[in-house]
Amino acid sequence: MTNRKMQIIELTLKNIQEKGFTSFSYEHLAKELGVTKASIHYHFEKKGDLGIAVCERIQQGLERTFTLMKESTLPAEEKPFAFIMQRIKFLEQDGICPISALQADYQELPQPMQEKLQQLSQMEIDVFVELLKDAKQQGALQATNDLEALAVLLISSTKGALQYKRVVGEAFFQKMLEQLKELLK
Amino acid sequence: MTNRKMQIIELTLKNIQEKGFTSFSYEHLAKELGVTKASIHYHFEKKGDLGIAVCERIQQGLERTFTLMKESTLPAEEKPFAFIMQRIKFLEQDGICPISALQADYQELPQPMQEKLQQLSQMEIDVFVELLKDAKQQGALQATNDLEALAVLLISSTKGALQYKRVVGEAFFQKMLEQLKELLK
DNA sequence: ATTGACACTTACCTACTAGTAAGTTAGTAT
DNA sequence: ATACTAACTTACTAGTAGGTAAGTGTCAAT
Repeated sequence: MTNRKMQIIELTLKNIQEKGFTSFSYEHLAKELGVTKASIHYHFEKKGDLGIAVCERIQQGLERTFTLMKESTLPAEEKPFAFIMQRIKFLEQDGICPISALQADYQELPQPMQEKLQQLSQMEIDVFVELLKDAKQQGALQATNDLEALAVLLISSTKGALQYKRVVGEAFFQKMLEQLKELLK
Repeated sequence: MTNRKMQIIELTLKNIQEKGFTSFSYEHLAKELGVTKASIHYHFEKKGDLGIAVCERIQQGLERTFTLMKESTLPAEEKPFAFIMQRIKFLEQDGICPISALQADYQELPQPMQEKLQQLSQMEIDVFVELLKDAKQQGALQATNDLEALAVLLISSTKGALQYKRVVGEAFFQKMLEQLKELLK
């Protein structure tokens, strides 16, 4: 079964959202899967290898959601927020964005993971810029707007709000979203 | 020396910004201070006790900066952003906000720390609301604005941007700030 | 001079971490 | 039947984690 490899990646993704990269262990994963630690080392020799695989998994998710939005029949102006809502659907209950979780652990990551995470973070920005471009062409945004700056704000506030939400409750995230929409009108 | 106690708290605060709560160790702190692990356990028996002390230290910092802003001669409309800039001054190079760092580790924290962090997070919101109230009274903001929602957006975007900044570079944070100011005009 | 508190150190324990080496089992190809 | 491979397990290592018990040195008050 190469399903096992996917299973490990999915479980790790879940664990990263809940605990972060440094705080989950091979032992933990192994117990949840009903196998031994060594079996996970067979599939991913080093923890960093597993980390890279998870980064690639996240990247695919970003790409898939991007394509979904591109092909969606929604008005282009709604797509950036639809993108956010779609991404949030895949988060664990009380999980934060896995990219944020990895960023928080950044200094502890093996170097190849740091580089991969840089790439991944930049890609997320690019995806938003692309969606905002469409919205602008549709005339939905003020022409004055620097799209990259807008993307950066959308991303920052979403990621920040997900972390507060976990601690102070669901309402925080909703408030942030409404305020953001209000300001963009 | 009760300086030692403060020294430990300050060093821990630095370590939390850089690595998070779960990823720093008593051994680490001890080496940096040139004492033994047991000496730190003498001042803070459990790691959770040290964590609580650091939360209180952060809380004091918030209060001091709040008072500083309240007493400042700046126009009230500039105070919320001045508050942010003042807080950022105290961050380590490539450190994230310690509150964000603790939020990222939330599920791994001992329960008393979770409660303290809830308090701390809420207090940060309240501080912003208070500063925004002044700005509004000065007529600086649109009267339509829900101040708590605005506070929530300011906080989210600042915290999120600090985490991206560490990975993709300083410019990210600046872009976010400019865009935020632009939208608030 | 003695007591007692403070701020430690030495020496230890248990639990857990990532990682490895060698052996096992089941299925496939020849 | 044999050989080979994939996917494991058992058993281990070395290092680190948080935490503790018992002892040491210094100083101030009595």
